[in-house]
Amino acid sequence: MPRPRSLTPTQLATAALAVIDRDGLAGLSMRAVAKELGVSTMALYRYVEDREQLEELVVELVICAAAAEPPPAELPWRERLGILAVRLRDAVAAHPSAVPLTLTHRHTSPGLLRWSETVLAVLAEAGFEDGRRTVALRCLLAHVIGAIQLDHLAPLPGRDAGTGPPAADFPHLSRAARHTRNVSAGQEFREGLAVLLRGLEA
Amino acid sequence: MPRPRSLTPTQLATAALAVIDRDGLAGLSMRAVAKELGVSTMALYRYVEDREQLEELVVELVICAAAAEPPPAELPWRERLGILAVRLRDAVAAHPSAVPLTLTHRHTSPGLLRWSETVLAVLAEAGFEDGRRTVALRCLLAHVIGAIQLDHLAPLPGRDAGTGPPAADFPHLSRAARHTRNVSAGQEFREGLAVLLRGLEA
DNA sequence: GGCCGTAGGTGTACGGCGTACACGAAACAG
DNA sequence: CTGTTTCGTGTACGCCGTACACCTACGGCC
Repeated sequence: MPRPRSLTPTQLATAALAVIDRDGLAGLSMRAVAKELGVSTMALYRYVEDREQLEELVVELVICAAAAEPPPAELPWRERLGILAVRLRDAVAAHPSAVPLTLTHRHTSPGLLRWSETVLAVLAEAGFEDGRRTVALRCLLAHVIGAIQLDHLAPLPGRDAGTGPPAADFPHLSRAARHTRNVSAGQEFREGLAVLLRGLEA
Repeated sequence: MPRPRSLTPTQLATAALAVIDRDGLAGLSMRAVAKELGVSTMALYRYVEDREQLEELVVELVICAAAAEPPPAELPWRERLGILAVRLRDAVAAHPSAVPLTLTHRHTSPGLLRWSETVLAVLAEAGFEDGRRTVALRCLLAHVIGAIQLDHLAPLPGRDAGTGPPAADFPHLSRAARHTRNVSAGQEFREGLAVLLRGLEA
């Protein structure tokens, strides 16, 4: 076949991610990615159907870092699940501006399928039956996704200093905000994860 | 002051939500909302700074339904938290097409602040100390937000029939998908919630 | 009751977006 | 060397959000 392609899907994804990391999600456009790669805008359409598919490539690039391999088999299941959850969170959190994309296109990512499969395998090995296994996976995914949202689409009301809620109307909340300021997002994530994992034993 | 306004912010939000419910999120545009209200496009800018602020109005309209009032005080704290979580989930789930907006603008919603404050009050009454109270709120919020995502931005891989993952590569996952098909999203949410609430006791 | 100032509503216009389409150019098969 | 097929490009269209200048309807004051 004549005229071999000059780009790979991975290059597209990398370029798009670079644009996002540099200019924010709002800066992502077909034109911007094309410029980043030094090709014409329409060239991209030889590789992807539309912008949405480009976004999916980006998400896969972000997530596949988390699905690398199963965690050490000698650890107890709770620790293994913890490792998997933290890995996924860290992979996504490494590109904060891309978080909304990650959430929107999560379900098309083969990497996340592999991650889920690994989680289910650990649960199966730990003796969870069908039903509770599914619930457990859902809980873990929900926790990771939800926590990412809380951290990157807006802190717990008042995390980043100044502009908390009016303390008078929301006493508990501003108290919580004050406490939260002294703890890193990762630390809070792990604490929450511990709560969840404790709930899973039974 | 001359020339009283002919619209209220609530009318804007309602019109925008109507557009979203009818035409999907992609159908939301300043022009569409203006047409829905029978005014010119630019008239909207007398009420909101920009499109983003309009979206915030929509989100507040969706969420305020969940923050109506504290749950019955005579129930044990776990049930009260469960009620609050379910309420929030149901309010958001009532407008599936608006879910991405809800997630993006969640943090600007006074309604969600009130909801959080109520949760914290319940936790305080239940004897949770500062630190664990914050963690618990985070867990609940993360669970609700994450679950909404899982349900509305894409089912657990393979929820809606046909196009599950290739069964050969992901045996556990396709098994889970088969199981999930027989359970409603709301049911699964409540089961996951129970896991989480169990984890909170300690 | 009439005028005036002000704020509300409108119309036009611009730059940027995603992308359909038709074209020129490059590289392998013979 | 030539033909074929695909890749990459340029142009153009219809949307979008929204800046700006304009007209207009109304409440306050005389």
